[in-house]
Amino acid sequence: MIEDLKTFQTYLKFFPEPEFREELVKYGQVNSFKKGDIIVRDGQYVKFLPIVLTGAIRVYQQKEDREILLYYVRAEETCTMSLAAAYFNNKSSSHGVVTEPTEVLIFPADLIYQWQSKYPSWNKYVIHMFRRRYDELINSFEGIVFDHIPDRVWDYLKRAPLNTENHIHISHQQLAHELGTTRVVISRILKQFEKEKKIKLFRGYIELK
Amino acid sequence: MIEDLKTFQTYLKFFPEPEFREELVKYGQVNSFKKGDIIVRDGQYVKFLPIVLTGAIRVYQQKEDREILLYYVRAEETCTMSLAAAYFNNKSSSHGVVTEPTEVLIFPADLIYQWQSKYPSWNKYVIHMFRRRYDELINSFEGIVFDHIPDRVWDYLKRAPLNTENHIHISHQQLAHELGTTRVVISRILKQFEKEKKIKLFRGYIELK
DNA sequence: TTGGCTATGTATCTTTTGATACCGTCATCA
DNA sequence: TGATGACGGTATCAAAAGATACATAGCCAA
Repeated sequence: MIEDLKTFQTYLKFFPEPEFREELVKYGQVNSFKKGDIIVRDGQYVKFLPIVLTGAIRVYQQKEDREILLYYVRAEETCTMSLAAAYFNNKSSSHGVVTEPTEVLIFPADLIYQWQSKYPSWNKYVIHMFRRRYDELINSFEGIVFDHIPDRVWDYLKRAPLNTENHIHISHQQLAHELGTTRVVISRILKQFEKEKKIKLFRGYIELK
Repeated sequence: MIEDLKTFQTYLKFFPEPEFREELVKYGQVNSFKKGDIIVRDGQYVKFLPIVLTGAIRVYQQKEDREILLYYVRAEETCTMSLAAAYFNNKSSSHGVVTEPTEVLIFPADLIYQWQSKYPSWNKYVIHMFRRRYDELINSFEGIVFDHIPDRVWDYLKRAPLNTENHIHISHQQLAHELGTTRVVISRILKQFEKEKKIKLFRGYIELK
């Protein structure tokens, strides 16, 4: 839990202007969320913007029964979809759900209009975030177009957060979901990896070797 | 050919500030390009930014022999990849090639730092462009994940610019390229559409019914 | 301990797409 | 006019992925 101002400010090292930091402290508020909490809903107007301090928010779009993972908002990042929606006073077209215990700095979206003309670091931050999200999407895009699913699964496993025992806690179903395919396909591929001694399968988690 | 200032300014209606328009005229320059001209190259630093007045620039990334189409920069739009690259003084990671006779307003990239604090409409424009590009990419993404190629071809045909005779001037090879597949697949699908009386095939163009 | 739910294993079949090869047609230009 | 190259049609084969069905195993609560 982030209590004191000093700790909090270390998370905002990319905003060097002292007055800006003061504003963030003055108008911002640190909220804690637990896994499963919903931060943004499709169809809602966005009045507050988040900067994640610790943890992660999963942002995705939903159409009929299909889901598209856009990105995870992680420490020091903001949600570009929320930003754009708030900026133009549009409803959100995405969902944002907390996937692990998460602390978020929340501030009123209206402030960004002033910040744009006052704080260059804010503009830099925004463009950097947009660029990063775009690159992430290009990467997924590339994966889907050019790589076979086994490669994408392997890639996912390599990037996934490990615990101390080299365990990735995820079910086949969830993994299928993340990669936009079906459980059977994932199970088949993982079994193959196990045969090749790359991983070891357990109920509820995967051990990487 | 855009000659007079008045005509030129009608293209910039989303920049209402008179001083901003003056700056654009003062520091900007209208250049004409023909099909095939290269505007940006992968690996080059970006010193000037474009706003397209008429025509289109195809922006794509190239990795080994594979190509990813990012977007077309059309009238009133700018190239977000160039913008981000220029902003952070990075080399471009994309190519930009003119696909039809095109007129572009070019201005020195350094100006954008000042514009951010001086002209709200500029910031609005930038965020709008980033958002649009992102949405476009999500759309392609969706298509690739969820739709079969015939659907994507049909979608492409419906959106494609028609001439007065309902003709789309594109070869099967080009179409395959746009959709990230091969010529044979496209020919096969188009032939099927023709059987279903949806289109009529000719050498070099397709008639929509 | 038993029933029920979730997670996983696996076989079978089908569809979609890609790869390759070969042929004919059309336009252009030397 | 004849060579050349882009364009398009089609057949055949193979690979990748999805759909479906069913079996088994672990987990947990009544």
